[in-house]
Amino acid sequence: MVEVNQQLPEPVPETGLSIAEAARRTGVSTHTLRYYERAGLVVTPVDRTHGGRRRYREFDLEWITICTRLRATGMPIKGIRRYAELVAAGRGNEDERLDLLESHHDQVLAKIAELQENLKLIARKVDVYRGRLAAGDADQLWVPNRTPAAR
Amino acid sequence: MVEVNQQLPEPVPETGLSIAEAARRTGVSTHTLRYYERAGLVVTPVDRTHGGRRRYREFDLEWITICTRLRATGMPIKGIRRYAELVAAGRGNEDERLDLLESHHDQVLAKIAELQENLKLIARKVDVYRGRLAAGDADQLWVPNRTPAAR
DNA sequence: CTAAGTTTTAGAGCGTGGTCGAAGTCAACC
DNA sequence: GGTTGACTTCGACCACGCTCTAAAACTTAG
Repeated sequence: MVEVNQQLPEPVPETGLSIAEAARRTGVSTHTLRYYERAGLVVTPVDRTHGGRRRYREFDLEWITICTRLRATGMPIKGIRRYAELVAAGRGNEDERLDLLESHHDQVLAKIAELQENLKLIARKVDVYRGRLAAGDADQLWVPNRTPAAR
Repeated sequence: MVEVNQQLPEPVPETGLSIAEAARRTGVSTHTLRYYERAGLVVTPVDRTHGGRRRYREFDLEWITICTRLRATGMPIKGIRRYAELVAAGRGNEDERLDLLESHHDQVLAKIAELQENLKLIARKVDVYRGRLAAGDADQLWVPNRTPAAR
């Protein structure tokens, strides 16, 4: 469960943003921002000040946001790196990019379906407990003889 | 993504099942079955042969299945252990069990909602790629000037 | 100019959830 | 009784995705 930054975007100044500010806006820690860079998730190297400090542009924030959405839907770091590499490679691999995104999309749909399926059993058990507790019948729930529905 | 064992249940013989057979039926490796036991996920110790080997009953398989459903929906090992402890403690904590299950249930619903939300951006990008590829327009997708929608 | 606060790097460390290996025991069949 | 093969325990190991540390360099306010 992730804090999704849902406000109107504050404009990014010409000079770019410090890593701390970029972290605040994207909801990712500074540590993680640097880690993502090291891990090859970033398409274009982030600009630096003459002193070597990162300056994040609108552009970079948007890409990081894409990364966080892919992460939040369970794409592994490797998959995102692959996507970043394709984008970095430039024109000519758009079909591969589509494949990658489409297949991830389908996997997420499948994952959601699986969650919903498994949730059914849990919901059933919640109902059982709720029903019996309401009926003051709760001690029926733990039956030494192992009636499974109640466990 | 998990193989959900969706067949009619083969009956468990009086003598119980070997760990290998229990693994096959629950879709969990023997290593993991032992690990779950060590980790305190099992309410009642699994029966043993006189030689010390585990014999799994219907009962045990059902509990393991509950564990796998909880795992598949993202409940951490600690949470499942807590639930197992409550069940093992017997009568009198049914309200706590309900709390635990209910709160997990709600978390899963929230997780699904989050997945669906984040999936939207991915679906949009898939559509963009698909549209442009169909239009033979794909080289518009990587624009050096950084039009974000296309990346 | 100085002091305080940020950011830099490389690398180590951590939490989670298994997964595996070694050495020994048990069961089954010939 | 001997040989396979499955099973036992226990601790080590692994992949993943961060997360943190240390020491040095940069930036800014006063």
